[in-house]
This record gives sequence, C-alpha cells and structure tokens, in this order.
Amino acid sequence: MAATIHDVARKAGVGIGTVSSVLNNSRPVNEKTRQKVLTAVAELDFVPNPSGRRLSLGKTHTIGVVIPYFTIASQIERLRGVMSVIAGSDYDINLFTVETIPQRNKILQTVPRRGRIDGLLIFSLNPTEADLRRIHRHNIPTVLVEASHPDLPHLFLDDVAAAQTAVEHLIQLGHRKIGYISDYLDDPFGSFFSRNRYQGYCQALKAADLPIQPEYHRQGCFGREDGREKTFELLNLPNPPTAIFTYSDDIALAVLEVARDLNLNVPGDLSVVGYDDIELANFAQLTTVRQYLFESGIQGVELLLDTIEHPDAPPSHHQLPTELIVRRTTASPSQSNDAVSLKNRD
Amino acid sequence: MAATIHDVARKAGVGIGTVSSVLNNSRPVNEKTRQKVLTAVAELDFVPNPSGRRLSLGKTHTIGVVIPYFTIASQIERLRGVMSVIAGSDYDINLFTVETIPQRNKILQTVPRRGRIDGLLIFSLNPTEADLRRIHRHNIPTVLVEASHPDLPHLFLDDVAAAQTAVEHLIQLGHRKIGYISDYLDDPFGSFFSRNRYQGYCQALKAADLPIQPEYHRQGCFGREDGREKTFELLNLPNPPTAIFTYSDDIALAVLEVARDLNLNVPGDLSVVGYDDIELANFAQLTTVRQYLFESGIQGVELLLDTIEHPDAPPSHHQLPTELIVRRTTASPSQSNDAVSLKNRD
DNA sequence: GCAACACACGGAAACGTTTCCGACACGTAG
DNA sequence: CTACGTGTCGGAAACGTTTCCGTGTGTTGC
Repeated sequence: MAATIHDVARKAGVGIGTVSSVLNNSRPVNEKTRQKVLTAVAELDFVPNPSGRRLSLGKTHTIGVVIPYFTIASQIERLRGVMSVIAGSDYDINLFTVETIPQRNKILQTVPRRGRIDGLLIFSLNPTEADLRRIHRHNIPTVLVEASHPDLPHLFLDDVAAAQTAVEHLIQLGHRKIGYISDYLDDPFGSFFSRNRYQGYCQALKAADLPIQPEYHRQGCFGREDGREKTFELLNLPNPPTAIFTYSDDIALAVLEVARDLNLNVPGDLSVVGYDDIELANFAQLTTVRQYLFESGIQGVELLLDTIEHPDAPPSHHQLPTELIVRRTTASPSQSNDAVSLKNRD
Repeated sequence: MAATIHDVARKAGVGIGTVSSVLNNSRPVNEKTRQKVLTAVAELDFVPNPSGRRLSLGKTHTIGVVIPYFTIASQIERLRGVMSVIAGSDYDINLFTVETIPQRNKILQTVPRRGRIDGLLIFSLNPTEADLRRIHRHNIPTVLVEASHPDLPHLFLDDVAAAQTAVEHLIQLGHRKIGYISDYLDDPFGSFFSRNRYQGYCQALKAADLPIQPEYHRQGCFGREDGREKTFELLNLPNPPTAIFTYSDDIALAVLEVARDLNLNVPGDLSVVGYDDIELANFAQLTTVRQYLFESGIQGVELLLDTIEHPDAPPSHHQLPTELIVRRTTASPSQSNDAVSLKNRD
C-alpha cells in the first residue's frame, strides 16, 4: 500500500542505501542525486515506516508515562509540562494511567522492556524491589517524579516539611483541633506522600505540644466523593475540628463543598488547607501548599532525556520546592461553640 | 541484551516457529513441547520485541489520540473515558496535544500514517480537506469526537440547539441583555463548536425578538486569563449585560471569579451559564449545558476499534446528548439599575 | 505390508529500515 | 603507465518477529 524505500530507490534510479543517506544525512551524497531522491520522495509521499526504523535502530523513540490518580488535577498539570517538552523533540508519548492495583502491577511488569519504550517516566508511584530489579535487568532509563528511590533518578518533594508548615500556619492562627484527611497511609500504589504529609502533620502538632488525636485523622480518601464522606465524619464528631488539612486540593474542594452544604462559614467556622495549588485553588481562594506542577513535568522529562543519553551517569536526585500560599480559607477559629457555629450563617 | 525468540528456541531445543506458535496459540503444539517452551520463556524472561512484531504483522497496536485545548477540563474527562476502555484492550495510546497552529498542522500531517498507528482519534478538531485526503490516502481509520465530517465516523453534539436552550433559559428568567463569550468563530484549529454555539445564541435572541448586539459578543477567548479580560470588557460597557453565556465551564468559572472580584452578586446582579458540566461546575453551583464527557471518550474509542475491525463499513455518525443543568448562577435580573447593583452586596 | 492421512514441527522468507563493506570512476602524483 | 586517494554509490546483512511450505513420524484402514 504505502511506498517503501525500495519504491523510492527504483523511482529515483538509485540504491536504497543512497535514499537512506539522503533522508538521514548519514553520508555525503552528490547534489544531483540528492535532488532525484528528494523529488521521488515527494512524488510518492514517502515516509519511513517507524516499525522498520525501530527494528533496525533498536530504538523506539517513545517514552512511557505512567500516571496514577489521573482524576486529580495536579497530575494533568504535570503531564502538560511533559507534553510541552515532548512537542519540541522527536519522541512520542505512550500514556499509561493506573486506576487499580492489578493494573499498576501489570503496567510495571510489562511496560519497562527494551523494544517497547526508550525510557519511562513514573509519577507518584514508588516501585517495589521486584519492579526495580526488572527495570534494571531490562536496563530501561527510568525517572520518578513525586516519588523516590536511591537507585533511580527522581524529583521529590519535602512533603514532611511542607505539611508541617501548613499545619503550623493553622496552629499559629489559634487552631487546636485540626483534622487531616489523607489517602491510605499504606498506599496501595506504593506512594509515600500521604504518609509523609501525615508525618509533617504530627510533627507540627507535637512541636506545639498538641495531642495527636486519632479520630481527627481520616485515611483512605481517594476521590471527591470519599472526600465529602470523610469531611462529614470529621464534622459530626462530638468535638469536631475547627480546621481541616487535606492531602490534595481536589479533596480540599470537597471539604469546601460540604461546608457550604452545612451552611458552615469558611473560614469563620472552619479553616481549610489543601495541597498542590491547582488552578482552581485560586478560584476557590483556597489556602494551600503550592508545588510547581507544570515545572515538575518539564524537569521530569528533561531528566529522563538526559538519562537516556547518558545511561551510566549516577542517578541524580532533585528536590522540588514548595510554598505555603495563604488565601481566604484560613483564619482564627471563632469563639462561639460548635453548636452555634453551625447556625450562624444565613 | 534481551532474549530473542531464537534464544528461547535454542534453550528449549525447538524451532522458532514452534515458540511463536506457543506464544500466539497460532497452531496446535504438543503439550510436552509447549511446556518446554514455556519454561524456557520463563527462565529467560522473554517478551516478544514489539518492533519485530509490528514489522512482521503490519500492525502497531497503537492508537493515536489528538487533543487540542488540553488545559480544558472537559478534554481530560474525555481522555479518561478513552483510557478506561484501552486498559482492557491490548492497544497502546500515543498522545498528541496541540497548542499551536503549526503544531496542529504538523501532527495532522505526520501522525496519520500506516506503520505509525492503527487508528486515530481526534477531539474537537475539524480536519481540512487536505488532511482528509491524507487520511484516506494512507487509509487510516479515523474517528472524530465533538467534530464532524461526512466522510469520517464521528460523534457530534447539537451545539446549536444546546446553546439555544441555554440562552432561552436566560430569556425566560427575564434577561434581555445577554452577553456571549466565545472562542474565535473562525477557530484557527478548525473547530466549529464555538461558531455553532454562537448560532444557537443568535437563534434564541431572534426567536424572542431581541436584538443581536455585536458588543455583547466577545470572541477569541482561549484560557482562563482571556476569560477574565473579556468579562471585564462586557461588564464595563456603558450598558452591560445582566447575563453571560460562555462556550465552556472553564471560562464561566473565570466570569465568576471576576464577578466576585467586582463584588457583583451572582446570580442577583449577574447570571452565568457555562457549557460542559465539568466536575467543578457542581462545586461552583454553575448552571451549565451538560455533555457526557467521560461517556463520549468511551464511545469514541469503541467506534474507532469498530472502524479498525471493519474498515469498509460506511462511516457512522452518532449524536451525543446534551442537557441544561440549572444550578445557582442563574436567576431573574434584579430590578435595580446597574450602578446600584455594583454596590448592593456585602 | 502399504497407501493415505493426521499430527507435529523446523526453518526460510518476508516485513522495511539502517549500516557498512566493497566497488567503481576519476584525478593526481610519481 | 602505475599506484593511490577521493568522492560516490549499490546492495547484502542484520534487526526480531510471524507465516507458511515442506518434511518426518506415527497411525489407520484395507
């Protein structure tokens, strides 16, 4: 159907090697011959078949990107960063989203293989030791973003410190009853950020001599709906928290939704702090921990492209900055007791 | 480095054809031989090289997805629908995001080629006639979503009717001065939805004997920031509209942002209607036109997979439903004049 | 005991590239 | 006239699969 390099060679009256040379500038070709080849290429609308190319070169010119939590806005923002770099390169992107544990395992088992991709970018997922052995055995350049492993190049956040800063902000405002909504601490996908942020939360409380009350910590919150549920649980406690810190902006927005449904005044009755600083955090005027998401996508691919070019360089680890952005969902807790505060709006 | 089918054959003491047969179940193999092959495969951790496979089969098992407006939440939602189907198939996804016109052209020129992908899914982009010729010449199964062309299978919306319904809702509430913020009507990417929605807007006005005032129509609005700007322009008119309809929820959220910044009461001073019903529309209590985004992604790939299997079936065209979701950003215009309404909140 | 047949399997050919060895033509120096 | 370099190019080999033709072995029926 489609023209092959042999068709071009025949039409131009040259050998296939010459056609290849012209197309790849891989060796000098007489100007006249070059023109003959180029017109033949144009007439046949010839484009080299990538499968043949890949087989011959042993390179796929494709990068795999593995993304869990694809519902979450922060991941999209990272992906956008990745795409912005890829657009200017000659690499293709293979997208793998992971929604379930079996899927996670299947992807990590089948994707990192020579001949499938040239490099792998993994977001927010810590590979197991078995995964790692496979990655090394197949010798696939791999970069982690928002995750870490000593043997792999990665970009990581200081989640502990960032969470601690966020909770300290609440404590400084006068909050003593602070809830935290997290993902499962033993994240089934093998992410640690939720656990780290929990640790930062605990450290802040400890440093202020506040007790760590287990009922103020809700874990296992995945989507928006879970977020609403956990918020209800927290606010229905006999002695509910006056502030809630969440492990993502998406969840924080769910908290705000519930607060509105309950006619709770934010920040008067309830302060809320998120994490990520997605675009909508600004819309909702959410106080949150900013991480530079788009930028992290860019740095992630660039690190990967580097690793592909220099596979033997020692794995480099870069810390991504974070910053507490104070907007309008945090304030000092009102003096009124909780029963009243449930009614004092509208 | 990695094991090939020859290594497996040698180790198992069989021929390569037998190994291939075992792996693909392509012909009966004696049980004993089969076991020998399988253990050799396991010991060598052999996985067939996709490039070799593709070259031999003439299939890539890859689907290209072309997505413009990747910032917009609705596109992500569609992509999620696509991924949910792909996860259960043995296809890979090649992602192409388009941000600029040259990029759009480059992608549409280089992506639809045999040997690169088996099928192409295009979101919200109308191919030019030249694009179409190329697609047909290379004989690449292609499906459009939120776009249309008689020669290609596609999923389309009745944007005209949906927009008309939205504007009629505003008229019924008593609005007479209704603004519309759209993308460029001559969309540089070749999308028609913006133009169609404008037409629906005009039809609704006409049907109610309302004048179509050019200054109420702002076009060329791409991102959130543009949205804010266009909103300012509309609200700063000597005789500003009392309601604003936008071509996407993302822009509608920008309108809400501006309204809040100006201390305008929504919906008291200003009604707002969006389009898409992204997840955050519910959070913002935005009245909007719902399209079933996730579902449209699912249907899009399924149609494509169908087309790949039956390339000679006539292109089928499916209409996607829409629905007006009335929430809390629309109400009857207040009686007070505009100067007052700018102050009557808080 | 032999023809016919089923079953099982080996390996050459083909897919479309790139690479690289070798060859040819021409000019130049000795 | 010869030897050698230079510029140019052709096409076999290799990349790792799948397919399919052909062959060998054992079984069945007469």
